[in-house]
Amino acid sequence: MGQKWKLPILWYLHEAEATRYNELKRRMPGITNTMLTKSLRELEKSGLVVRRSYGTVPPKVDYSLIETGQALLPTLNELYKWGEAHMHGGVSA
Amino acid sequence: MGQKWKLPILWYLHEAEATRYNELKRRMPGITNTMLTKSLRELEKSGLVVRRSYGTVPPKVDYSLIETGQALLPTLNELYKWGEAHMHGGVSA
DNA sequence: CGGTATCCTTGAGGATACTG
DNA sequence: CAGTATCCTCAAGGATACCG
Repeated sequence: MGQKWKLPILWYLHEAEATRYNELKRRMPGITNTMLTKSLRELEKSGLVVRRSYGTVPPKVDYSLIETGQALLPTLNELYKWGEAHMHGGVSA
Repeated sequence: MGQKWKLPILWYLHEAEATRYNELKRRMPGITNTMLTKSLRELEKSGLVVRRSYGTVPPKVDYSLIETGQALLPTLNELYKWGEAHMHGGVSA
C-alpha cells in the first residue's frame, strides 16, 4: 500500500524543509487525510521520514526526510521516472 | 496496471534466454493467463520486451528482453529492492 | 500451445464527518 | 491542527472456460 503517494511525498520532502501536516496536504493536491496519514506512518516505520511533534496546543507536527535520505535521491529519481515510463502503461512514441 | 508482475517478468527475462509463454508462466508461480498476457503486451508496447512468433502449429512464441535492456538492469535492480523495502510495508528491524 | 472472453473478488484509495 | 473512524467505490488482478 502507498504506491500512489509515498514517492511524491518523499520527493517533495527531499526539496523541502520539515513540513507540517497541512502544508504537506496542500502540496499534494488530491491526497486525502487517510492516505496522507497512512503514507507518513509507513514511511516513518520504514525509517525514511522523521515525525516531530512539538507537544503544543494546538498541535504542531512536522515531517522531514532523514538526513541520510539525500543519498537515496538519485535512486528515487530513477525509480520515479522509470516507474512512470514503464509501469503505468506509459508509452511515448 | 501491471505493477505486480511486470517487474518479476523483466527480472526473470534478464537472466534467461528467449522464453516461451508456458515456460514463463511456470516461472511465475501464481500468475494467471490474463495477467501474463496483459503484462507481456504492455511490456512489448513500451518497447522493453520482444515477442517472437514462429508461425508454426502448434504455435510457438517466445519473449525476450531487448538487447539494450541489459542496460536497465541496475536500475531494475534498485527499483526492485527499493520498492520491496519501502513501498509495500516492508520493514526489517 | 498460446492465448482470449467472461465473470468475480479484493483491497487500495477516496469522501465525509468527527475529535483531542 | 493533526489527525481517526467509517463507509464506499472502482479497477487491478484472479478463476475458469473456451478457442484457433
